[in-house]
Amino acid sequence: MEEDYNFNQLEKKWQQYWQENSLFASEVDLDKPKHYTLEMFPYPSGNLHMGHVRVYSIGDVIARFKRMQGYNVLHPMGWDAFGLPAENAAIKRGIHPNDWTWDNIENMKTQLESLGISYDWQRELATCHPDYYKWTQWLFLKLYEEDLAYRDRSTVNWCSSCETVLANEQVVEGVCERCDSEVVAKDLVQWFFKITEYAEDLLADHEQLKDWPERVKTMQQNWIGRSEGVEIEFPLVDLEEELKVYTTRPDTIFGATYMVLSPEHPLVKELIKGKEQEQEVLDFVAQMAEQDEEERTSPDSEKVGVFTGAYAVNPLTEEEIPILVANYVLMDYGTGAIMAVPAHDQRDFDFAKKYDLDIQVVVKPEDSDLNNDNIEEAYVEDGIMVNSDFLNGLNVEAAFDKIADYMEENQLGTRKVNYRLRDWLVSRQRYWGTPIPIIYCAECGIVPVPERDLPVELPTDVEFDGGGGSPLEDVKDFVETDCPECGRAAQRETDTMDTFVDSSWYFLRYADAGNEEQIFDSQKVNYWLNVDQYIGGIEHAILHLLYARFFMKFINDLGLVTAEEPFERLLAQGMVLKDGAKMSKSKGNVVDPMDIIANYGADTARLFILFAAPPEKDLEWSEEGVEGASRFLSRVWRVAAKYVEQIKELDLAELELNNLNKLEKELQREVHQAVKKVTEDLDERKNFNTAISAIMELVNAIYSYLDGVAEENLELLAAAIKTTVLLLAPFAPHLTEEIWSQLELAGSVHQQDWPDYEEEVLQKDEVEIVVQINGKVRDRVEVAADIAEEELKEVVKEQDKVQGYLEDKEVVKTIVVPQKLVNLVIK
RNA sequence: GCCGGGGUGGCGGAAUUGGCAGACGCAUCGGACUUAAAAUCCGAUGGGUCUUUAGUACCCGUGUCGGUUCGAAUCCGACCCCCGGCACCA
Repeated sequence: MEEDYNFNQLEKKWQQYWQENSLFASEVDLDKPKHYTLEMFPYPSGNLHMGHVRVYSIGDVIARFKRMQGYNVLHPMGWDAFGLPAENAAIKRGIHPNDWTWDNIENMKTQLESLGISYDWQRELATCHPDYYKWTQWLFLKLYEEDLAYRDRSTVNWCSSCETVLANEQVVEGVCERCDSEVVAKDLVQWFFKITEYAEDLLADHEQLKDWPERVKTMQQNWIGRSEGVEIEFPLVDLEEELKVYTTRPDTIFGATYMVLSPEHPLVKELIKGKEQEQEVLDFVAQMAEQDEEERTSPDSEKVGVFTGAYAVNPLTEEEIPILVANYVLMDYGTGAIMAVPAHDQRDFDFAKKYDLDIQVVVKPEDSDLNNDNIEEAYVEDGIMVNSDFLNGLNVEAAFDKIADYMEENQLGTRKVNYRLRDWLVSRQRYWGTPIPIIYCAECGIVPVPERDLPVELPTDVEFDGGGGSPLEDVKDFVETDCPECGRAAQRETDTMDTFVDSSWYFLRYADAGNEEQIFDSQKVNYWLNVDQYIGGIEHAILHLLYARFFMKFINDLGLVTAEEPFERLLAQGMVLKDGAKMSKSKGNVVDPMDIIANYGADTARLFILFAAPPEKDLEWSEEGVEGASRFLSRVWRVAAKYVEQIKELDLAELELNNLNKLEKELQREVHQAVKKVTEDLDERKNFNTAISAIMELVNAIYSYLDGVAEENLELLAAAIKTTVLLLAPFAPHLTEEIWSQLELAGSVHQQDWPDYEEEVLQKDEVEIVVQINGKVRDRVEVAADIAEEELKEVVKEQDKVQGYLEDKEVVKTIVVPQKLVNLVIK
């Protein structure tokens, strides 16, 4: 065995070996427990970055570990290959998006292979391939059949730079999440998926997701934004109509002193007709319409409004109250109108003060007096109902139930659950995406493309001039078609789908990637799904993960899969930072993974990135840390190299480890200790950093044993080295494979059984007991591990040091924690 | 404002059930090997005190203040700070 580990040559050798022997291919096997490990597939930008290295290293450790534990492991990889960068490359550099994408895939695949990740490449897929997007289109048709895909005119977010519509989720602080350009409002007809239909399930089923990070679930909960309230109808004074409002505080209705409509509310025009306020209100509405989206909806904007001249009747007090139009009420939440209770809502309070509207207190704190004259800000806490007729004396919660019941009985209103979540806008005016399989016929209207005609293929002969609108609009052969129903000339939809649609179901396709007859075979999918461990960036906490859950629920409703949730466990890994900031070209702090692999090898890169921080935390890149990881692997290599000749003579399967002396027993205990620790860290805690430190401790123990003995026990050493190699195999797959083969052990190290440990061996003969006096550590004693409690107390009290403390004192209490500690409480 | 996560040496981090705070790694320092250096191996390394003993000694120490407990990084209360999500959502 060479003295130095030649990673460049050996890593390539083993990568080739694994591939040639299809070591990581997977098939359905009902006799074995399955494990599906999945990392979020990458967008093929062309180059692997450190974030990729981190996520795929994590996944690979889990996949390799599970395989060694005897699971039938599915660990696939593919490409989230539709998207804007491909199109931008076409516009800028004249490369066709198709060529650009497939070149990038090829390049990135080579890079991924050089990391030594144990993928089953047979199942590779790319969302831009017709064999894949055929089924994305098929799902669109199913959604359409179930009325979950629909077309609607609406005010949408339009990115002026990307020249396409964005989903709400893709607008971050008023700018496009991709290109940071300003997002403007535009009125367009667009395709939507009715994700709101599943709002309740998406929220409720978080309950099932016990192994999801709390923060991800919270983000989704915030996003879905469920609230419980009552929809109440207020009769209008001048019109034979009711004004419907939504409130979460029906208990405060006796304090409702005015109403507010959103400027966009359809009733505004009717209400002001012929009134002296008409022109003033129209001017106000026009002014609001000109405001940009952010200013219009920001809580920081000043609340402004005008009186309409109209009145509504508070159905409980039967008083006439004024109706205003104001900017602080939004059309797209609830009913676009509110009952204002200034005494108990800060926004209403501010507005009422400004425009001198009535304030009526209806809830007062239990221990102080609050009334219309001394109120200085809205009182929103729980309290006692006052000035509220039959609600008086109740607390807020009881009042809510009583008034809600009363309203439902008297048909004044109904309980209603509202969500902040909007339907998912999926159409994009771009070329490089899945075409929406819809045809517009002058006679038949909207006609879905028949399933037999799928896929609707993207034409390749397209002009990319960077101008507005979809490039597909100019492709005659694509647009012009016949109506599938009446046969007359008709036009194809030229919008493509949001790429989040493509990635909402890919984890299902992996289970049966090559299927040409159907989207997948349900038996195969039901064997593999759900994904046992999903790993990816926290930036997908809302968008991708919510959409994928929505699709899973929909596909479950179609009866194609039994699981209701796609991802059993989720690991949201942190970012890779350099100098405290995310690596980016503009900051000039990018470390290229390929350089690290070239200089230190893939095993070192993987080990460092897993060791430097727990997976869910951000990780600071450190060249010294990489050196440390490399040093550790060399340390493992050296000790193996030194003893390989002697060890391989031994029959490693039949090691006899009897009559060990004290030092030997200590090393044996360390071996078992490491097995226990690494197993638990990988299985339950997913703490790779502490698992690696446990292996380091084992290696340190081997060195320190060798340093301390005159003559090594070769059998024990063989067992220790062999176990080290097995434990390290998921982290450093190449180096361990090479040592394994040098030891002339059969098969691949990655096909071995994961080592076991024995509790019996973990048990020390002698243990160190910490002696505390009044909770402070004062001494330590070595005693037999199985010492009786009474005897231990005696031994402790006999210690010289303890005696010193006991002088003139009385022991009032003695606490014994077996094998750990004795605490004497003295007075 | 609401919700969630977090705050531990010079640095990354560990402490899993309330029981030795600082595992492991980095950095630094010392020693061995070497003509020398690198590499490697061995060792030290939270802060402080010492006017008998430099230790097997003592004091302090996990954002701050208080509490519970024989014992608190860990539990409870109040507060400060950092990160993330949501936000005129009625």
